[in-house]
Amino acid sequence: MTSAADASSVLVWFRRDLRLADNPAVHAAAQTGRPVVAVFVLEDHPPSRAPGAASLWWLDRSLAALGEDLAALGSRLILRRGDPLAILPALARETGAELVCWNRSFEPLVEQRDEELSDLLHHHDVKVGVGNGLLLQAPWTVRSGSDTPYKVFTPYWRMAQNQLAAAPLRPAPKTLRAPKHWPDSDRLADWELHPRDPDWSTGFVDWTPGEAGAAAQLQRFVAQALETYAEARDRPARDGVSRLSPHLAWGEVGPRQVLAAVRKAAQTHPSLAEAADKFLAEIGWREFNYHLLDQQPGLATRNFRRDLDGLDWRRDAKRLAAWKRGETGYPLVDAGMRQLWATGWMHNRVRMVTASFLVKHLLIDWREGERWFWDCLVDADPANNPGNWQWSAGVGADAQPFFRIFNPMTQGEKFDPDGAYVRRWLPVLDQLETRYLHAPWTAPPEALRAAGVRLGETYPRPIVDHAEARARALDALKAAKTEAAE
DNA sequence: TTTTGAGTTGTTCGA
DNA sequence: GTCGAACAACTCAAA
Repeated sequence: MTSAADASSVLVWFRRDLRLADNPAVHAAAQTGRPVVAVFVLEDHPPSRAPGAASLWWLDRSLAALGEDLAALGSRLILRRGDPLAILPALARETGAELVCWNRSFEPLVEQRDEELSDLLHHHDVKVGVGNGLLLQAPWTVRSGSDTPYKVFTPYWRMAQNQLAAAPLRPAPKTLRAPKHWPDSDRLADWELHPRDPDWSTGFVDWTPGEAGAAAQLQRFVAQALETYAEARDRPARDGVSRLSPHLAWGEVGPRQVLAAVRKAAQTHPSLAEAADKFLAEIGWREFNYHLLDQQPGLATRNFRRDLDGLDWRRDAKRLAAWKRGETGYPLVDAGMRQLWATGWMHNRVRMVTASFLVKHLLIDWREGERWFWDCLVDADPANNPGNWQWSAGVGADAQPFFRIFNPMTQGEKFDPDGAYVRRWLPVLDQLETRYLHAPWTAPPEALRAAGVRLGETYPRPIVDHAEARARALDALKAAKTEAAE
């Protein structure tokens, strides 16, 4: 026997929140006790920016995983392609849904569109339930004493942590009621998110996209790597970081879950407290970058510090291409760029070095680098990617002192002392003595010969001289500041 | 309103 | 090889 109310269902619109546990939208929908229809919309013309190619590779796997997880609950993931403003109202009508749930994106342009969608649904007498599964706190709820948004990380994070309410995690639903009739769904394979001709993703191997993979990664990190995180996190050859970034970027795990797991470990083992704080500060930077994006919707295209708009960037297609391909002649830079290309990810320490090199050594506009990372990273995040690039370029909020220019040789010797990272991504240098590894052009001819390295043939000579490039960058920054002051 | 202390991740140079 | 200071000045946030 079915009542009239039973006929109506609830839509859950998945976006960058591809998980069932601690997902406010899923939880709210399941709580109604009504049939749930889960949908993901591949947007042809998103209001902000479309995911890059590597992110789409991840999305492909993650959607497959979510589909399986839903199937295990007797449910399905409906796939549609097009404009959510058209698709969701139509789907609501088709399924008799009186409620549509989703989680906020916190991208200003997406928020605008979502409000339009809200209005549209209300107009059709469909209710809307909007939750926050993306961040610990909505960006605008963290305010300074003078009721302004923060521009400096440390006071921001102090305040954010202070006012953070402890709310229990929402468990994943154990079952989901199925509707009488399932709406049509695209086939995931037809979206062709996986690259072919050529398939450049063959090196994307160390990943398990999906909620289960994210949970396993979190558990592994907390149990095994947190203890040594403070030191090991700067060593790109080691497995010392969480590698949670793509899981977070697609919402396969949420920051509240990460926070809970890390805090629990630190409570059980007080010796982990310091490492826990250090790691959670990275979660804090993610929050802070959304806080910045909220202040500056054009974070990916406009300098946060407008006084540096006069920076005299070089248009240098040749050197930009060399940077992208990992052919700058500086091994740590090249190793990083090749790791990025091969695996869709780069260690954070090396991200800083490669970003600094593009911006400072080559004086190429940070937006070029930001776009390349956006396309190549499986963890490309609408707030983190531009926020971190602006920080590296020294044009962001809370900018580093402008004289802080990374020396790729020194960074290599410090953080890849045995050269394991460089050897792994630049096999051509594998046999070179460690003392020359981070600056092959300083190696005597016989050392190069013994290692089978021919500079300019098997491995490039440096495309710029470090000392000259450094001086040029300092001059350019000084000039921009002088210009701004006038 | 004014003052004060501080600001993710570094490099270079000279003693 | 190691160590400390200089590198600039400014803006932010809180008292």
